[in-house]
Amino acid sequence: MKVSFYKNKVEIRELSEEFEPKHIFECGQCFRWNREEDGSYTGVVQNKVLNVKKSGDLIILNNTNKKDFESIWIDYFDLNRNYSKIKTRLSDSNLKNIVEFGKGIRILNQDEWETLVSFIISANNRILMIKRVIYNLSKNHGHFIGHYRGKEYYSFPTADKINQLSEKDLRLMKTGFRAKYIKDAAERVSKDKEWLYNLKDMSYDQALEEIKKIKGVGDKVGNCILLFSMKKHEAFPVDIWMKRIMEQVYNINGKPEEIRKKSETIFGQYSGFAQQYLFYYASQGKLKE
DNA sequence: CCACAGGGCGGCA
DNA sequence: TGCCGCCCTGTG
Repeated sequence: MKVSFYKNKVEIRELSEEFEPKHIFECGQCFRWNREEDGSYTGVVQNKVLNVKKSGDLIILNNTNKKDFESIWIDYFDLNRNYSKIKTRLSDSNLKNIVEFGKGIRILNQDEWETLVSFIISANNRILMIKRVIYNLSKNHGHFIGHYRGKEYYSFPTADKINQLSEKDLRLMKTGFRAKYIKDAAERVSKDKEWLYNLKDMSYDQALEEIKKIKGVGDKVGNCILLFSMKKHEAFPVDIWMKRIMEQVYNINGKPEEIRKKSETIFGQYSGFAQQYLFYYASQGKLKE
């Protein structure tokens, strides 16, 4: 990986095969990135607005600088991890095509609080709706960051801010029955932020048990939070798409917990990465029947 | 108008 | 412990 810095832009070379914006932003791990007309993606991370474009072998981060690249983007885009090695390890006869299909996927390291709320919202919900609810929350209760390409961008509201809202306020954001779960999370986290931010130091099992104490967080949502914001790569979220693809590829069917257990024996420490390639493949309409 | 998609909770065996 | 009805919103 070679990086060049400009006034308001960072360019990355020699990472082409392991970085594909469409794969990264549309594999179900994040909800705040949107495709622009030129095929680039614009999103909000913390209080920054970033645009990501791939042009041939060049990856261009627009609207940013060297300081933010080093302090935010290296970790956020997991740039120090060797995805080539992971893909080689996962490319057995069953997974070869599936890994190839999503070869530019990287697992983002997102904020714990935003990820917690985002995946509570994801319960029994579709991606388009989840994105809409998160946008509503940010626009109405986050703070204004700035304009980019003529659009307004807002940060995700803090736990303290959401804790001041009523269940009715939250329902106005179209959270539906999840409003009381979000309130529960905000109350817990605003009272004790250390609790949430220290979960990453626990084992996978311990952290999952802890995060499930929040109402609205069960096995699937909990595994998503651990994988997408706490670097727990043993995590293997099983939703309806994962059930379908695991049955098709490995002839495994059963309860989510049973499927997760089997994933551990097949993929080991790479379960979370395998889950992303499988989910992306299934969700992009590549399932049979 | 109705059917359906999509995780977790809570009540009831 | 396991099962099942229900929660909410948008789309077809």
